[in-house]
Amino acid sequence: MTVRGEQGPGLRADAARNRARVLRVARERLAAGDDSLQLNAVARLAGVGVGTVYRHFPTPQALREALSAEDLQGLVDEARRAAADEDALAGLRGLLRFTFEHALDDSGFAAVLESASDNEARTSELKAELDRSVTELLDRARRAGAVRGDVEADDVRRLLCGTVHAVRAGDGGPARAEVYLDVLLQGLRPAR
Amino acid sequence: MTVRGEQGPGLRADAARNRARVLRVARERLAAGDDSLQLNAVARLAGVGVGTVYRHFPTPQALREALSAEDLQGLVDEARRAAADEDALAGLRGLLRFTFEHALDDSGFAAVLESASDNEARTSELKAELDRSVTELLDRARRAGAVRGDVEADDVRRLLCGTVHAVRAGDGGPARAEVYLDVLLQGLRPAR
Amino acid sequence: MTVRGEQGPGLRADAARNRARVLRVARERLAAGDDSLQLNAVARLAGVGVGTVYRHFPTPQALREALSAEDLQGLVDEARRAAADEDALAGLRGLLRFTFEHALDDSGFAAVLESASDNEARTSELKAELDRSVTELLDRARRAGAVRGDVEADDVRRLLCGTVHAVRAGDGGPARAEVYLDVLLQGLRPAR
Amino acid sequence: MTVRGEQGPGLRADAARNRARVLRVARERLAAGDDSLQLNAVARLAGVGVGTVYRHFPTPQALREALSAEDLQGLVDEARRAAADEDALAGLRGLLRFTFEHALDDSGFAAVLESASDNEARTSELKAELDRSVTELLDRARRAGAVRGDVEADDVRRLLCGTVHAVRAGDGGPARAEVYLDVLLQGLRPAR
DNA sequence: TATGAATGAGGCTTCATTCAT
DNA sequence: GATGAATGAAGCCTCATTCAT
Repeated sequence: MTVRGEQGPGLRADAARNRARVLRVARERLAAGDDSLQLNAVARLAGVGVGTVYRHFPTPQALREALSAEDLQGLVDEARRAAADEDALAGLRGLLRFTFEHALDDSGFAAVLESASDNEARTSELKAELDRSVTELLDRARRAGAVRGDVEADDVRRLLCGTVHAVRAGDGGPARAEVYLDVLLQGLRPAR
Repeated sequence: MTVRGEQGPGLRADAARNRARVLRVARERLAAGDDSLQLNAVARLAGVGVGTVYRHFPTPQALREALSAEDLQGLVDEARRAAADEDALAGLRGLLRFTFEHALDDSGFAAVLESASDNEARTSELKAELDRSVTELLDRARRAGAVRGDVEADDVRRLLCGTVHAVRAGDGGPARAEVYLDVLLQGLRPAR
Repeated sequence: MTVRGEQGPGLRADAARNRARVLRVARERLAAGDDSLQLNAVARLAGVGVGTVYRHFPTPQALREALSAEDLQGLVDEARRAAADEDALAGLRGLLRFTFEHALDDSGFAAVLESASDNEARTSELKAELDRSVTELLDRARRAGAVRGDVEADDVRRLLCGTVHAVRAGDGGPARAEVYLDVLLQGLRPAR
Repeated sequence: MTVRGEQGPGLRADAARNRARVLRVARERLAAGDDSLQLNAVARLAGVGVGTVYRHFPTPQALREALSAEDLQGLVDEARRAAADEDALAGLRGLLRFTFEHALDDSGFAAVLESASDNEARTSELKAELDRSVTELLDRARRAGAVRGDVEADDVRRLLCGTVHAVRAGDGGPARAEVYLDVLLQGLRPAR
């Protein structure tokens, strides 16, 4: 007997429950600032056996990516909405702000977003999907003279993560976030 | 018998030699892409005992900072020269490019540069010294309307490291470095 | 619905098929040099659930013995034929060669053959049956002065397995097999 | 400060003591019938840290071989004495008996003796040395017509270990040892 | 000061076995 | 009967740090 969830293909009910528990605990660990995602620790906190975690996620990275796949899906949806905006520049800026805030909030998400090499095919698919929407926005904004000609969707993804990195490096929490994001947005405009 | 080096107080000749060896090996490790700086490994490669490394550098972080203190000193010198430039904007840009290239080349250097909390007092002093020169350049460039009003020297330091981070995230080596740096420089101009 | 096989009592058709699959895969594993017979691995390769393997064979040893029971049955048949040989010495030698070659080929078989403690009653029965034929051959050959007086059937079984062991210890495959077997056969003759 | 023992090159006094402790415990384990030589267990029993055991013996096999190197040395000495015997056949038989008893007593020793691939160079050297003495005895005995022409020193080594194996397979302890050894000795005589 | 052997906590991973479905 | 997800004990090994020499 199987259930169909958004997590993926058919899983036995108990397996799905365990998988969800593990994901939840992993998210908590990251939120608590522990980036190591030690599978043993996650298993203990999730109240499942180590083997169970290993079955679902052979490596911390796999777990990280599963987590991000969830976030990435939300981002892809948002990107589609943004791409439908009549005002391409407004759409782009809104999307960047949305992404920025998420990445600032969740360092694991940022890590996956900026990485050039994914372990899970699903991650790459989602990023490609995301990049398609961003490319469309960029092209339209570019035609309107609002964005420089030499940056592509993946550049924007990386520059945004770099900006998140810059905010994090500061000790005062996200106090400078607004300014740094604005520096990026200005930087994306055509050179004068 | 003691020698006087720029590293600090008088050291016995053999101690100074050991210290230098350790620093050299550590630099090689980092250049080789091994960021872990395991003190045991460094000791072995340097041909000294572990204890000796621990005496000089109680933690990997201390070693990292000692390394960066050397680089930082060079950067401080460059910053002083830049601050003497009549054209503040040109001086600033030159300095940023210089820093950018170093940080891109040496991830340990970038890490120290962006960190908000130093372990060694010397590091903090050097950063303060650096920031003074940058502040001066920023102020002059700002008066000329060439730089936005809401960024300070440490913002610039962090944004630069964020940009380095963005370049690193790409797989194609530093291919996009020029573009990303230009995005930052444009972003630092006053908002339109 | 049940079938009657030589394996034992009536089994449902699907159960019998699964049992046979498991045995076949186990044989392949051993032939491939993997002596561990991990029941999980066997189950996967056989395309059945772990539980199924466990139902049929509670331990790897049980599986091993089931495998050997099949071989042992063939050996018992051969021994009966040999015991019918008019020339007892010729019969004995032929049987030893036959056994030697099988054991050399299949280390699991050798292990069961030499063991003094069987887990399955069936194994002990077959060995006793085998030893009866060998004892008969030995006695007849002994009367003809062709075999030393102080070795019994189980000694011969063990010495043969020891010889197999000696061949295996060499790195050059079974190159020395003939010589080693001949050393054993000579050694079984009466002392001069 | 170092000491010179037969174990090898200079070792610090404490290191030598630990090494000896580990070897002693390992020997006890093997004598107790535990062939696994788990390094963690050995460390615990020896009252030293795991790391210490790993430093001296990176693998169970290395430990096994170190143990056997000691025994092997004794065997090499005995072989030299035997090779000096005027009666080559008597010397050979005495040496085989000596070896047989040791190997029967210590399964680790037998395992190293029969193996065709050593991990430690020292082991191979000792075996080569041993084989030289045996070869000499064999050649002399052969010239006197007392040994078959087609067996070399390493064949004898392996056949002897095979015989040990045969004795071990029996449940009644070494009751049949004498007979089995005699079968081997008879088997080594020229074929009639 | 320098050495490097020793330490052992800490993390990782497998796999034999059980049991809910 | 069959399935295979779950379990977690048990083994493995590394490496940061200490301290006797």
